[in-house]
Amino acid sequence: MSRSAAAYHHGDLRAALVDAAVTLVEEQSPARLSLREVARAAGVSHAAPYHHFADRGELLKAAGDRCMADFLAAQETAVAAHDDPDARLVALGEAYVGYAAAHPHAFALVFDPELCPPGDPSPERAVLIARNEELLARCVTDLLTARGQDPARAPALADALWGTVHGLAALVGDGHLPVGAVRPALEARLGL
Amino acid sequence: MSRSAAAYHHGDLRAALVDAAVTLVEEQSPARLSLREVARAAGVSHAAPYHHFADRGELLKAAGDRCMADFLAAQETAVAAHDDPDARLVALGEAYVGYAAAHPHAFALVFDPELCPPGDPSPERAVLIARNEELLARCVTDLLTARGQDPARAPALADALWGTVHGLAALVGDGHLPVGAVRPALEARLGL
DNA sequence: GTCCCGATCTTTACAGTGTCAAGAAAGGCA
DNA sequence: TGCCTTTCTTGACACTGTAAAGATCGGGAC
Repeated sequence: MSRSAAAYHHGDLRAALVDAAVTLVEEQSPARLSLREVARAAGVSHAAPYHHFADRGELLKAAGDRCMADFLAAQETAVAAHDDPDARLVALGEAYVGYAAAHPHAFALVFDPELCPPGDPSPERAVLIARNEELLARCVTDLLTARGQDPARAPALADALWGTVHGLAALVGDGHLPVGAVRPALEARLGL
Repeated sequence: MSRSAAAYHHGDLRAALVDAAVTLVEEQSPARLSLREVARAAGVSHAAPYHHFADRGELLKAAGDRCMADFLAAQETAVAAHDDPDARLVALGEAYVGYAAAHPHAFALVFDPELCPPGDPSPERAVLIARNEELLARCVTDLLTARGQDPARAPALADALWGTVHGLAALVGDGHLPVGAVRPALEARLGL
């Protein structure tokens, strides 16, 4: 093996399959996504994926990892663009909801409990989850200290904020709320 | 037809199929639920459901209607058990999250955007949705007037609260948050 | 009562899916 | 050159959703 363990006939089929899955998930619910369709999109036979993934679920997990990385990156860049603790938290929330609104199926894929059981996530996913939790915790703690409030409240407040933002994201992603309802709702809750 | 339009050979197969679907959804994700499995559970052939539902989706929709009715009933009885506006709102939130925690698959079924497109829900579903929105709006307005605040803020506040409660429900239902995190989060947000 | 009609259910069939086992092809190493 | 391992393809099986054709049964017409 010269460069990569997965660079033989096709080039890098594993990455190509994840690419195809992420692309297809852009227009289709993960539940409807078929392994054979992904294989067709990648230009290989319907059984080729089984040499890189144990089953359909493993392929979807890998696609979910990629989406989660994008999702986290969107939040991190949004937070990094501001200095004020209030503005950072709002930016985080808007990035969170913005991703769900722009990529509803990818958002659903990221949080699908059957693909990523919250008990034992894949190692790669666990790193992303930890980084996301740290990001939120840091923003909340910074806000509390900037306001001179007890930082011990941070965990409960972080859960509450996560709930609010996640709920708005899910409702907007599923079409139950229009995107325009997000900003007023966030402002009504964040006390700005 | 003597009594009901659907009381011929089997008794009332339509209702029996919905029953079976709701029962199966208690232990299985709606995505995994197969039409043939529901038919087997009801003791009929795999094609029998097609005389009562256009396709698998219509059966799941009917099951979702039933779950949504239960979900709404849980909220209504919780609210009716209290007089204080603050307590009523908290009770509503706890009933909302409680249903998701106790019946995560049914909760997912109720909010599945492919089964109930928020644009045009079924007539039966539309009634339930309207009742649920009215219930929340009434609770929020009552709270604002009891506190002497501007009732014009009600819509934005209702969306924000819906977001918080829905997000906590989704996170708990999917296992991303433990149930114990709900009460502190709700109290941290409702300002009690 | 008998006959027929229509609603209900079953049987059969087909395409599509996930998954596995066996065989072909192609790169790396002797 | 020739072999061996990895990669991919082909073929098969059980399962799914769905449609069409046939069987079965209740209720109204005579």
